[in-house]
Amino acid sequence: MGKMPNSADLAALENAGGILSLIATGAASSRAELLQASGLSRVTVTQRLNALMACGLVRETERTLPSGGRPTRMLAVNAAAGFMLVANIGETHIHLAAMDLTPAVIVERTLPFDIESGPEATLVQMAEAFALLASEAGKNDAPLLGISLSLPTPVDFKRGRVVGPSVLPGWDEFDIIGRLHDRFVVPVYVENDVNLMTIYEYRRNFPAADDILFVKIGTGIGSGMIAGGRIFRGAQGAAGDIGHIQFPSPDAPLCRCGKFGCVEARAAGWAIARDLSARGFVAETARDVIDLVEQQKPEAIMLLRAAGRTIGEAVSDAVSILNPSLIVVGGTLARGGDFLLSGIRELVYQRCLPLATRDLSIVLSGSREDSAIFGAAYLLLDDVFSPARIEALMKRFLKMKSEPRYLDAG
Amino acid sequence: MGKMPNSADLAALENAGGILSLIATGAASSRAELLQASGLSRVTVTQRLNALMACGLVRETERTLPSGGRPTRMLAVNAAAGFMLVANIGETHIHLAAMDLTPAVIVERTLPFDIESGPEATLVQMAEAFALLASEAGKNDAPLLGISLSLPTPVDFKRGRVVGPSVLPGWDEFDIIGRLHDRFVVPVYVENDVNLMTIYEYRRNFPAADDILFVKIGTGIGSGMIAGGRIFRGAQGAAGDIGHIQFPSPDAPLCRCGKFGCVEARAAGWAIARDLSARGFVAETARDVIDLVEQQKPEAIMLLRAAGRTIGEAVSDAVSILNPSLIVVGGTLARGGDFLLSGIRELVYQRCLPLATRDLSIVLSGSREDSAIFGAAYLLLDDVFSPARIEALMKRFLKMKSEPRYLDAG
DNA sequence: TATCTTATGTAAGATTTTTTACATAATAAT
DNA sequence: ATTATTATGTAAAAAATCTTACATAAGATA
Repeated sequence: MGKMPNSADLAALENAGGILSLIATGAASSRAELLQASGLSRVTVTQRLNALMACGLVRETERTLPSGGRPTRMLAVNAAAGFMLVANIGETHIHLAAMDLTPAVIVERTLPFDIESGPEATLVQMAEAFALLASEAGKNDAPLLGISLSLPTPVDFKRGRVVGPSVLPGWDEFDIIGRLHDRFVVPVYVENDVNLMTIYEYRRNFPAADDILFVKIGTGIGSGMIAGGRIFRGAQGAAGDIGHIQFPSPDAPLCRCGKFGCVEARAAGWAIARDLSARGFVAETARDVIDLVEQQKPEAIMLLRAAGRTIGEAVSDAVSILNPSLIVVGGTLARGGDFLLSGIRELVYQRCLPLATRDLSIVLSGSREDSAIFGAAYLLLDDVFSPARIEALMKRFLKMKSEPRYLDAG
Repeated sequence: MGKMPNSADLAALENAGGILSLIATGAASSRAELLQASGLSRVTVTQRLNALMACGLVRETERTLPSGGRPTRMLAVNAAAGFMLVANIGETHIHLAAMDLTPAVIVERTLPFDIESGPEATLVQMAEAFALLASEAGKNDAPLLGISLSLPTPVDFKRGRVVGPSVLPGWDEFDIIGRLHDRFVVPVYVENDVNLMTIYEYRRNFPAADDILFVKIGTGIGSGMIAGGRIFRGAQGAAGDIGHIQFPSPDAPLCRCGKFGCVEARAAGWAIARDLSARGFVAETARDVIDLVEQQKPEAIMLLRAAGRTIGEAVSDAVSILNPSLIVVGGTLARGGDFLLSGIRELVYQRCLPLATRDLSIVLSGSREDSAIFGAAYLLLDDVFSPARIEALMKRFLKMKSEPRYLDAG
């Protein structure tokens, strides 16, 4: 009676199939690190690793670490073991890509997008493009692991649906996952673009920062949050909506949302373009604004600096509420560099308590590429490589080894 | 080669010692629910449960659930199996209590507190009081499981220290845990009072709401957040600081923090008391304000309503950023009921996007008691009952059974 | 080259957990 | 009382994982 269960030092949740997750996230890249991070015994890790290497998902790098004795052999996900289809639906274009497991782009394509065309037609068009990309990327028998989409609207991630009215008329509550799953029999994920850009910054650029606020300043303004290493979505997936924080004032401009005085109506790309137009410039989009800034037009620079301060007001509210350790500023207007950043810094350091700002960095996003598609890839990989799914995936890979036929459900 | 590991449907993280956690949190209260929630086999659950019942931590309730067949016997934590020492350090008093595992108060005591007396003297005084409470609560051999403190300042929970200057001079970076651990050889936890009140609301009143914003409106203003079922602390434990969100205006009042126009300086208890004093009333604290409101003084009611709208501005920012599903308003001024709440509701529903408000409830906290000490108890129990600690705890209980001597380290 | 050091693999037995199969318990309905 | 139904316990074998112990690998250093 009363035999006590032996609860090994379970390092969080990565016990069963988490080996692959650990490697994929970079949390562990050698056998020793895997032992430490997983809490499993060397025998078990070896066995799992053998299975993962046998099915081609993991490989040993050429790289080794000197250690005073036999050098440590480094491990990595075999980028060529499979591929993913991802797409970022923007307001004028759809950027589609097939990506390997790095994740890195294998082939890509951009389609023009008419925002009025609705989900039915758009998804049919995308499926065609995806099929072409897949036949290209799947040439050497690499299987398709899943599809991941980025949308410029609030998304209820769990259900994979656009929620609420948005810039995409007709998409509200449309069953995107179902439609794509009919064509490609793989997992399908749908997420908001800002959240995906946030995930990208965390995973690729700042993996050590566990509390990140990412602010996207482009045609619109939005933000995403990494809290304790996980994306923060809120109850409806609407968290991070700093663009519609309002500052009342006598001259409060009308916002796209129908209210007056929103940050977006004062400082987003479309608002600055509006103000530049009123001053006789030709500007419609965030890109037009940045072009004028890069041409050193004083009015454009002035308006961008003012926008920085306005955004700084909203960001300082977010800092007071969220207490992040890092703020990353991205989006088209971020190309304005310090013209934009100085105002944000000024307001945050002025308004927030010293405790919240003393270890806070505010930096520009380094990437100019379409980071949302990378975020979409990370999101997909995180789930496909999760302990709950890994077994099914490995079985599929082993079957492929024995019967090397590429099967397209399309 | 290539034997596949069997990764049982691991339902989150509750695999090893989590049985007790599941019962304690109310996530499972019968054997069948334990099976489902833990993902373990019936044999294993039975075995664990036997061990937990053998050492007295869990008991079968008299209550049963009719089921068409043999009724389900309900399980519960044995409230009398141990006790905790908790305290809420306020600005004028310290409320100490010994609590059972319900958690419910066994004995309590209130000490006057001079905010200037510093941590050394205060902790000595508290330790004395704790020792008395412990001798009372430990009479029938119940062991002391831990100590948990609530402080009215930002706390770095991981290190258990007050961070940054605050209303408690001299406490910054003081080693509270070390000092108490010297006297009582048990785990010691320290957390901010608002976070603990938030935990209380979640655990006791709204266990089904996974994204809660709790707003405390008393002498000061602060907030706490439950996100996905976990308390949200931010990088330094300073998250939820809505009291110092600033709204500039020509007449912006000076705040305790040294800045102008903070929400707190406009709408906290001390600010309303200031305004009432200027109108000839005698008021210093939040309680004085509420007394005047309950006496139906029009000026007090007017100022409280105005405060509601001001707080509503900050809360609407928080709603845009956090997207909670529930807002609970507590603190002394919450006794003002709809006088306070209507302004908050007005601003939130006016300013936030429909998506964020369509499923949002804004309610008053029901409890008048000192909810921070209950939150402190829940916080302690969560950790002491966690898989990582359960084994040690059970061993201790079994040893007590064989050698029933109450050992006080004091 | 010999030795030291750390990395890594593997066999064998112990422990934990699951699965399977069967038995018993307690209530409602007949 | 009998039967149906759901709850619960237990034994035995299978599977997974851990511990222990030993062996081998590969570079650094003397």
